[in-house]
Amino acid sequence: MGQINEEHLDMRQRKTRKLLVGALSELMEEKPFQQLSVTDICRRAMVHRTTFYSHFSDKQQLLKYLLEELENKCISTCLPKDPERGPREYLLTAAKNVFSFFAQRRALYRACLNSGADADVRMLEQCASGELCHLLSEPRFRAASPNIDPCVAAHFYTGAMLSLIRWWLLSENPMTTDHLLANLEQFIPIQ
Amino acid sequence: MGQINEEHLDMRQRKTRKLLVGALSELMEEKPFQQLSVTDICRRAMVHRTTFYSHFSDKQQLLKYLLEELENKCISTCLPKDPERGPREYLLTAAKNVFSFFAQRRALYRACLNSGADADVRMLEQCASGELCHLLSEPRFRAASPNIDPCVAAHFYTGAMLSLIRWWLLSENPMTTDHLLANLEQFIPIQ
DNA sequence: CAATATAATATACAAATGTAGTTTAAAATT
DNA sequence: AATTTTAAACTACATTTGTATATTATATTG
Repeated sequence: MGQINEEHLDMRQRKTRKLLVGALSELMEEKPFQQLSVTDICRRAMVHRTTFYSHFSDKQQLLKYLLEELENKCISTCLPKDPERGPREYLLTAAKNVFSFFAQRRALYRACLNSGADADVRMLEQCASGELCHLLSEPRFRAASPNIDPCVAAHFYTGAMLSLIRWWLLSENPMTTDHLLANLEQFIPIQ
Repeated sequence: MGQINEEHLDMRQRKTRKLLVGALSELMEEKPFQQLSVTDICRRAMVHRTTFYSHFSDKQQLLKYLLEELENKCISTCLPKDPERGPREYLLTAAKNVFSFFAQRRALYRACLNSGADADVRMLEQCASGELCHLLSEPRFRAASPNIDPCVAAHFYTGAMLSLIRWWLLSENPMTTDHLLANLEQFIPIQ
């Protein structure tokens, strides 16, 4: 899905993208995404506007790229590697890690959600759904809940999780993650 | 939330908005939202471009307005009115109704989801969460599941539902709603 | 190191955007 | 029906967008 392979990129290209991503991150803390022009971003990044367009077709694509970088990091750091866990423990551990991932980047994600053009924390949803679906398709999980379609379960739980995350990010006085997770446990019937 | 009150609007304004919404709906079946210009929309709607800007700040806002109209209809027609049901039956009935609502508008919603600027089936998520939270806060529901925070439950279930809907809308060969609902039943532990 | 490939910059331009200020037409009010 | 109010249309303009083309600078390769 949101796989970014930068290996093949020229040093100059990586530098340009880093500058553009950095400029966008900075500017989004200053004013809403919608009010930022490509011209603004390029001025801040000290990159020529035509160079911008040789990398991204518009500012939405740059934001998408920025979020994809975060998603890759989220997926690779938050999903438990331990193959011995059951689906329940797996889900709860993943949930805990993902919440703390978002908590660490609260300001940026809030800005993304508030920007009218909120280009996709949903990318993460698709990406995580894919991972989870793959996992839940394994025999040991199928055996535990034979009547549940792994794809349905995957989209159900990732959607639920990210809905809670969005709500939690936008809350002015968010509940503690412990409290949230304690509630969450009661919504997962599978073992 | 996504409340649109058109009562106070002049006849001329309602006409203009109707024309613009109609033009956008038509054009979105022809090419992706991203490739549509305000100029295109106004040409199709036979409305002057400056008039467009006196109603909406940009095309995203028009799309948002279009979706909000649908949300209002969805909320008012899909949520069960019968106050005697328990939360489980309530959730399942609502789910069934919402699925068929989206199924009837499959093409339009697919277009919205595919348009890079996917301005918010998520609005509906917030709106429905609010409704559901309000409902689950009622004493009869609290008594049934005293340890569950109604807000958490509301965001959990609406997020899960809408994630499934998005997945289902984007699938080329979607499973039947009956099959989906049969799976869904297994994810709702509360009675 | 020299040669080659390619990314960044520079310049220019047509189209679209967003916003003034003004005029005209059609609602609502008396 | 006449008056007032206000929305739509019109005109004009500065800015931004997206693209095409040519030139310069910098990685990469041999």
